[in-house]
Amino acid sequence: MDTALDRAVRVFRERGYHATSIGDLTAAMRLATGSIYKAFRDKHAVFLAAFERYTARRQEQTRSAAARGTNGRDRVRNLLLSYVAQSQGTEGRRGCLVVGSAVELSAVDSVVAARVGAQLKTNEDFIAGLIREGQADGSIPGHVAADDTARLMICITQGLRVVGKARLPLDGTRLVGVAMKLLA
Amino acid sequence: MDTALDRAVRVFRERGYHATSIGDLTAAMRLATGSIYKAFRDKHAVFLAAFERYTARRQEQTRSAAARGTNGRDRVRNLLLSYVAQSQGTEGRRGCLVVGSAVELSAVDSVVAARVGAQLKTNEDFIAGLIREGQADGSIPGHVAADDTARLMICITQGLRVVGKARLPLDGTRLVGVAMKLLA
DNA sequence: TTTATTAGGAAACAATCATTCCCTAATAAC
DNA sequence: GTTATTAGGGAATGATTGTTTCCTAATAAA
Repeated sequence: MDTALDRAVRVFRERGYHATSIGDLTAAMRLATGSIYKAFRDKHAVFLAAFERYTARRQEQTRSAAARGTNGRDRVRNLLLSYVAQSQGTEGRRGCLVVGSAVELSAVDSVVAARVGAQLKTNEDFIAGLIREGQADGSIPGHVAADDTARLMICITQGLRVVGKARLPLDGTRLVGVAMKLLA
Repeated sequence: MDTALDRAVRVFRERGYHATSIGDLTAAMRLATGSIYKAFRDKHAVFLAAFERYTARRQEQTRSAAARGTNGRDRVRNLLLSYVAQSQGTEGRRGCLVVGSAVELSAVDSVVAARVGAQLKTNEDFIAGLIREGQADGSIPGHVAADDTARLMICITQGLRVVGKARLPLDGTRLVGVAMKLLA
């Protein structure tokens, strides 16, 4: 069932919520219509489960990318580099369920809106924490405004997903090189 | 007809493409079904016309915001401030048609994908031009990489629309204050 | 072995979708 | 004044949507 949900994640990422029909889901999840409705109340419940699975996995990836750094500054850099990599090529074209949900659903679906907002807040807090770590270990100047900088970096990461979905090429080294000025 | 198209823009911004039915369009545009299909070949054509109208108007607003600056640096600052303002509150919740199209359609609709890409490129070139102006008038250091910085700023502006649609509050002065470090 | 219980699949369902068709007024041409 | 031509409106149409129902096969319980 978890592998079926992974396949649902993929379809929702590529097509979004409304453009994904139950037929698309049966084909992708390799489950018949009745089986899907036996496992989930309706299409919306499938989406919510897929969303949760996606964010859990992404959070894992993001944190392990950050963990590869040796100090606060390096951890932020690695996090940003990981986001650029995720926003590019095949993976980038596949899209991000969080930005997809924010754009397509958060205006009309308060349940999804709440989860999107919570996810963004979690990521923002994580980045702010990394910045404070950097200030503690001396790799980031103390005058950097951690919260404001974290919020701007969230905008950068979400914007990367939009631009990546639009197929614009993204040079990780150069882009992140520029972005690191925010920690000066 | 132009005022009807403005109303179509509003609906598409709020609901996106797939979630907007012809019924929604007739209600919003105050035109009967037959009238819409007499003016446009199909729903897709209505969307394309709305997209074009939206980008034209937005481009106007962005350029006039930038024009209020007295040098390159100030023009970039005003452009960013204008983007934050557009991404906030009622207007922000309404959403951006470029971001919406990139996320919802560019993977499956090559016509829309091309227009989205062109629009992003136009905006990026405009910002890069402002940076070069600033370097010429001395308000921006010559060592700033104009193209890379412009691309990152595009990510910021698109990300602002995503975050604004998710209802996170955006403090323009503080956010842009941090972002201006990219021109240091 | 027999009986329950369950997972899964396919057809049937009503509702909604985009689209087409035809009708009515109103304006333009002659 | 009469006739074309056009803009606009609304009902009808076929396809597709999400959902429900029923059936089958397999496993677990007795």
